[in-house]
Amino acid sequence: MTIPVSDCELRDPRQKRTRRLLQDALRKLLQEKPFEAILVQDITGAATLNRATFYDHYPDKFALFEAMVGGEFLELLKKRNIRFDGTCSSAIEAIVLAVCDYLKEIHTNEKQCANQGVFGPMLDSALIRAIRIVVLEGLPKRAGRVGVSHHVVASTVSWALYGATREWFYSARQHRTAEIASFVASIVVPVIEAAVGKGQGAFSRARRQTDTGSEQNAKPS
Amino acid sequence: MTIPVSDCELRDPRQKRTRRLLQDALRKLLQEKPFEAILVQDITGAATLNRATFYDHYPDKFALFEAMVGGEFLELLKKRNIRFDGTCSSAIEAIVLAVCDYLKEIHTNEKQCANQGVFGPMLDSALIRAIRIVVLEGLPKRAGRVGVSHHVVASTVSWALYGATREWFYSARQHRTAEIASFVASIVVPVIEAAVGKGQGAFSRARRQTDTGSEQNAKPS
DNA sequence: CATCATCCGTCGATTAGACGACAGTTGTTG
DNA sequence: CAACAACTGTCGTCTAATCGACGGATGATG
Repeated sequence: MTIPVSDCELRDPRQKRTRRLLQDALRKLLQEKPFEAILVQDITGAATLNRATFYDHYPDKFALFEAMVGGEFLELLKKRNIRFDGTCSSAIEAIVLAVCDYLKEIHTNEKQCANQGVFGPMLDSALIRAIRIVVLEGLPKRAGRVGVSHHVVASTVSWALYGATREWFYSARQHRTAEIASFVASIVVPVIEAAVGKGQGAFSRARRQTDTGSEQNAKPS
Repeated sequence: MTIPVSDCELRDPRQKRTRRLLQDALRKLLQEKPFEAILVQDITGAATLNRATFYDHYPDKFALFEAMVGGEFLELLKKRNIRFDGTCSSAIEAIVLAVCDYLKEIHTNEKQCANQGVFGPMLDSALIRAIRIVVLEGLPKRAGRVGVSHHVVASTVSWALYGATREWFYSARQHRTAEIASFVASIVVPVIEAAVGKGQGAFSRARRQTDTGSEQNAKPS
């Protein structure tokens, strides 16, 4: 319990419930106050948890936010049966669309502005991490160019994908998500091909939904 | 923890949360299945709790149901600032109206029929107990006739009030609640006057909302 | 009838959450 | 500057929730 492991699948149902309560509480509070104005004790109060218990799961409220956003986004991908197993641009487009939809939803629910305060950067960081996880899961299936770590490739792809998507999304083109997706894919696919080789892999929409845990959890410490 | 006390105000937040989770789970399940078809493990599953934990709080699912209904009803009274401090018929009418509204809500949300199975009798029993609590809280403020226990008076009043209300409510007069309330009050008020003396007390709508705990909890064991 | 399955209610041992207190940090106020 | 208030992050102790297992009750099936 004193170990804030980053484990994705927690064994003890009390821990799952606690993290769910904390994330639900933060989600609710974000509809009322800006992130900066939310205290740890506000979160634990709304979650009907003790303040000390918070620190058994997350080092600070930033980690909780990241876990919440990452978890929500990966859940969205799971619902849409989006999974990585290659480099096909259709899967890239699906991820981009998911990012656009998630950003749209965030900015209608939360009364936060992405262009001021810590909210925007934190959101970016959390989403990039989540995208990186998805990309990393798909990469090891293909042999990459020697000397290029999968981690580096995954990071590059996730940053490029999100950076391009974000730029388009916030440039008053929120309504033309299909156009964004197609453009971003045309930029990102070459990045992947350059790193892992061309014409071998393919992104694809997953055929069947399997019981793959996709919860996003606390930082390792 | 091995003591399933009937305490209304639990000290440990874990216990409050646990009982809230159990009641929320039962409420949700009642919208899907009849009460008889709901297992204890269904409830604890939906509540993300261990089955053994259920028995630390309630002796069986009937007790949980009673606590849930009682708690909901007392909460409704609290929201409407209804409190007992005498025998005025306006407060009687307010309680009757609350009963009617609660019954109406129950039968729109839960897909249970009050005329078959154990649901109806359990609902009756739970509501009478809740009404009895409210009545009992108001009675001791007046000196009653010697030899007549407040508990007996409270029981008599609560059964009479609920019995009359229930009879009218289920006789296809659900839409004329004001009429029901006025009639029931005319029957019940004499009962009270006969027991505690006439013309002394008065029911009244409470002036201000105070922080009186009103949670309904497990049976004493 | 015996067998099997399901659910109930209970128990002891383990683990996570509650609690109160603590020092450290920040910002305000006189 | 000192004093104060508010919030953070941590620690040790106590307690409630989890887990697995148990026997007993019930009902369906051969």
